[in-house]
Amino acid sequence: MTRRQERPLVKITDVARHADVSPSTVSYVLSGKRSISAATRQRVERSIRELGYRPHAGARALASSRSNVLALVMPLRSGIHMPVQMRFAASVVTTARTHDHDVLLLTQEEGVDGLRRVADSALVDALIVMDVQLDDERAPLLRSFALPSVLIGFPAEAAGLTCLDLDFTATGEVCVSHLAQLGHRCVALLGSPPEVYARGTGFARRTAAGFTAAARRFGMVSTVRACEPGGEAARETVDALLREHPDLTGVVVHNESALPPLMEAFQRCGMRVPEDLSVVAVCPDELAESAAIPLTSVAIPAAEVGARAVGLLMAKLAGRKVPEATWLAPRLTERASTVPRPVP
Amino acid sequence: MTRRQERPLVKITDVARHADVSPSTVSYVLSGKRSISAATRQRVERSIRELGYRPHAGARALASSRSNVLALVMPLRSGIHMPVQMRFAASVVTTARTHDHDVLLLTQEEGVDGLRRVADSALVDALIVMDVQLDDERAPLLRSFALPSVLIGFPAEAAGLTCLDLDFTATGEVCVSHLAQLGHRCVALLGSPPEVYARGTGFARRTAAGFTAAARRFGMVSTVRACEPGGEAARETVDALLREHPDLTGVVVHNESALPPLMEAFQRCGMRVPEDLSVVAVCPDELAESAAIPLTSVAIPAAEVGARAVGLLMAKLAGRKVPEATWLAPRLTERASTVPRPVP
DNA sequence: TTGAAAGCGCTAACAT
DNA sequence: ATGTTAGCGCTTTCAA
Repeated sequence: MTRRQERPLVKITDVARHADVSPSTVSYVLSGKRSISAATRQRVERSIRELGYRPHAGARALASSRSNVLALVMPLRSGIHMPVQMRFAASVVTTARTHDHDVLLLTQEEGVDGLRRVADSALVDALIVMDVQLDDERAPLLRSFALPSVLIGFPAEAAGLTCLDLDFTATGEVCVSHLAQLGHRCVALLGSPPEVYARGTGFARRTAAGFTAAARRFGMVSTVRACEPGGEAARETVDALLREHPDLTGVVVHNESALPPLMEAFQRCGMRVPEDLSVVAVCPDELAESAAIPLTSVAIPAAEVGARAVGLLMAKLAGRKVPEATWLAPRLTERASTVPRPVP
Repeated sequence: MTRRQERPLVKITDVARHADVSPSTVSYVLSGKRSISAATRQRVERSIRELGYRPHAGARALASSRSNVLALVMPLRSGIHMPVQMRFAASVVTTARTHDHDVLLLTQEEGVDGLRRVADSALVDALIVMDVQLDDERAPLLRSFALPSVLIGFPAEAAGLTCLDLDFTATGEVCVSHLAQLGHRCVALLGSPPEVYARGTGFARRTAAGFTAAARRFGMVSTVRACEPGGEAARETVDALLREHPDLTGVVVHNESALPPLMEAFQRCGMRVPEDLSVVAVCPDELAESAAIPLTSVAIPAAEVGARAVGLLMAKLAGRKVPEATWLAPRLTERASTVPRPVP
């Protein structure tokens, strides 16, 4: 058995004694909440370093009623593209660390009770809630909490909440607008799996709404359909789509998992991309870039969303006012998958 | 502005007064650390419910030196298949909740400092460390910690540590053995991206070692190569492979991200699966099942690994002895992608 | 079976 | 610019 380095726990009084100051001075050096002479600060910092002092998180939380921990509530359910979630989580953790906070991971499953639990026990100072539904039952709860929170996505009734998301309505519009400029007249949106629409996920519906509205404005023929993942489903979807719309020349795909099988299915049906069919994806840039045919796309800015969510929370914790709604503007990048409409 | 439900924080003394007992009795009802008469227990439980009491996490941590939080250190780097990580994380969180613990998410990037930080500050009671390298610098640190930890994966020197993983050596063997029984004589392993081997990731090397050893035992011709993700890379890999081994009839793919492009590349080279080429995958069952051709596979048991990791930690926290090494036995499921070797 | 009371290590109000 | 000290809310000895 290796010997355990059972460090006897250095406390603030040890540091104080070592630096020949009072405990409060050490505390203030650490928090910066009052001015300290340069000489004292240096002595204290030196003692902290030499003794390897680390404040006890629990004691600190008890005395200050701040845990310096954020809760991140993540979905781990089907129909959601995991890599996007992970990028988001990574960005939240990294940004939180930048503000001296840690991140507690909660699953969607714990639902309303989970939120109440971490809030009431003062385990966390603030909450980030992902995958918000239009009729999300957590929305009213969060509104009633004293704890600051940020929702990723917008419930139907968002007043009194701080919400943040890519502007999916504008995203749908931007995609259509791009295709319209290239001369396309008949377009389709291939979206999330049916269950995502069914459970009232705002982003899926908003993309569809933006897409349809813009297509109408441009006088285009347009159609929207949900899209299961998997090769089988992709082929069926594409078959049906081409049967009903033989003169289709442009599609928008808003479904990361279905993207590769859809691309394959198009080829099989004799629709070459981009010669016969222009494709715009809504997906992370990395995915669009590394596709067999690099895809024109609107990026899902997971890292930016994560960073901004934490930023909003920090502002709220500092007592600053923040805007209730933040819609991130879509950014379309042209790549190889979209070209002017082939002459008929 | 909505009125905040600024609940005035119910504390243990409030419950005690309400139930007409002492605070310690309430504490003991909650912890079960001493016997309480049925009558008292019921009164206390009722008061807890009526007042909506939730112990203050920080106060509890301070008084008991237990935070009831586990740290989960996750990789968020390239060459790792995100969905597997997420399943694992989900399983850790869910299992931890089962034992009344929460999970703090740390990124690999924080490295050794991150571990020291959460350990020294008593933020967490125990650690789960994923994506362990053969020469992982965190291994000696964890060995020296008083905090219990479990590593997912094995460093080169694992003595004195609690490690847990799928038995990848056996996995490589099982795959080869299955192909051997079907009469295949020339086989290849398509593995992780080169950088994964380069940084000394044990599981990639172990699969290769098991694969090669078993192939030798069966007197088969075998080859191993790293495999970048992406369609381009897949095609090149397959081209080169078939050029060098024209009589190849079986492959093992241990790389989730490369799986779809590889399957496509095989088709393009005129190798139909399974008629011309038998394929065994090492990947989550969901992925193997939902492929265009359902794949014979060895499952990556992410959920089981997560649950067992937490179980081991709970045992250690309870002062029980646990085995240092836990190798989960591989389980191969036959599906449509493997058949007897075509008669030459 | 239950209660009283001494801390756990830190912060922040109050002093100086 | 710094020190003193009273808690923060809970667990756990020690007593009864």
